[in-house]
Amino acid sequence: MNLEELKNILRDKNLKATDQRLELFSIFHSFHQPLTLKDIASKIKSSNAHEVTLYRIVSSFKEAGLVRQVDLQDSVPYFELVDEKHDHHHIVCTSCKKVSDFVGCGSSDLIKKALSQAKDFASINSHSFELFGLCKKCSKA
Amino acid sequence: MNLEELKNILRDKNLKATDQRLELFSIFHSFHQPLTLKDIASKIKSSNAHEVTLYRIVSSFKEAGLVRQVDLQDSVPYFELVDEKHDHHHIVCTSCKKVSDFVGCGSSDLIKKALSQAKDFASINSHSFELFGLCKKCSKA
DNA sequence: TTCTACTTGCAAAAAAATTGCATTTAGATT
DNA sequence: AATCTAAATGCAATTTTTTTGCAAGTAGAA
Repeated sequence: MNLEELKNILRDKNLKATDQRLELFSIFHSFHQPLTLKDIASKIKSSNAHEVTLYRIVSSFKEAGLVRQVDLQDSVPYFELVDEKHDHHHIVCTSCKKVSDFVGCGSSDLIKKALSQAKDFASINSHSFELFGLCKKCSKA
Repeated sequence: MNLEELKNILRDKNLKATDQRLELFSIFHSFHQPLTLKDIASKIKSSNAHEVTLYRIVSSFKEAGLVRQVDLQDSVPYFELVDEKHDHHHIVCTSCKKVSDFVGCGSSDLIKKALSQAKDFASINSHSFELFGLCKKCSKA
C-alpha cells in the first residue's frame, strides 16, 4: 500500500491524515512484524507523540481495518498491519521472543470443517493461528 | 482428571491442595470453556476468595501447565484447562461472544510446513488457533 | 502434635488503558 | 488565500488491571 492509498482509506473512515498517523503507519510498514505499544513509542520518539495519542491511533487503525491485534502469549498485545493478500501467521520463540512468519495455514478447509462441527455457527470472518517453539539459537543453549 | 490426579500434579509442583485451588479447578472443569478472571470471580463468590488470590492461583496453574491462556479478541484474557488429548480450539461469535469448540486443526502437518519455511526455528511446542465469525442467531439479526 | 514452607488476605503500589476538556489542525468551503 | 468545522492532539486525571510486601493462617510432612 502506498501513501495515496493510505490517505484514501483514512478519508473513507473520516480519519485525517495527520503526521503522527502517517509516521505510525510507516513504522508498521517498515518493520512488518508485530509491535507492542512500547515498541512503537520507542520508534516514534523523534516526534513527541503522546502515549495517549498512540493508543488512540492504534485503536482507530484497528477499527479502520488497517491493523490487527495479535496475541503472542507474551502478556502484552502486539499489533501489525493487516495483510489481506497473504494468509500470514507467526512462529514465536518462547525463549528470546524472536518472530518469524509463515504463510498458508490452509484456513479455508479448516473453516469448512469447523462449520460442519459447530452447527450453531453461520460464518467465519477471520482466524488466528500462531506457533510457539524454540529458535535454533535458543534450542542449542 | 480426577481429584487424586490433580492433587498429585499440584504436589509435584510444590503447590498445596487448598480449598480455593480445588474449587477453581472444579469451576474450570465443569464449565469447560474459556473463562475470564471476572467470570471466575462471579462463580466462586460463595467462598470469599480475594481477587488477588485468583490471580495467583490462575498464574500458578498456568506455570504448572494445568491452565492455558486463550485470546478471544475480546481485550481480556481468558483461561481454560489444558486438554492434552484433544487438539481443541474455539469458534467465537464476534457479536454475542458465544464460544463453540472444534477439534482437529491438523497442526502436525502445519507445523512441518512451518518449520520448512522458517529455517531459523528448531521446534514447535504449542500453537493457538481460533476462529471468529457469527453464530446463527446473530447472523440473522 | 509440632513445625515449616507455602498460601491467603489486606493494603498499597505499579502498570495499562480510558476519559474530559481546552487547544490545535486537516482539509473542506467560500 | 482566508475561513470554518469536525476531528485530532496534549495534558491531567481517572479508572481498570495486575503486581507486590508483609503479617497471619494453613496444608501436609516430620
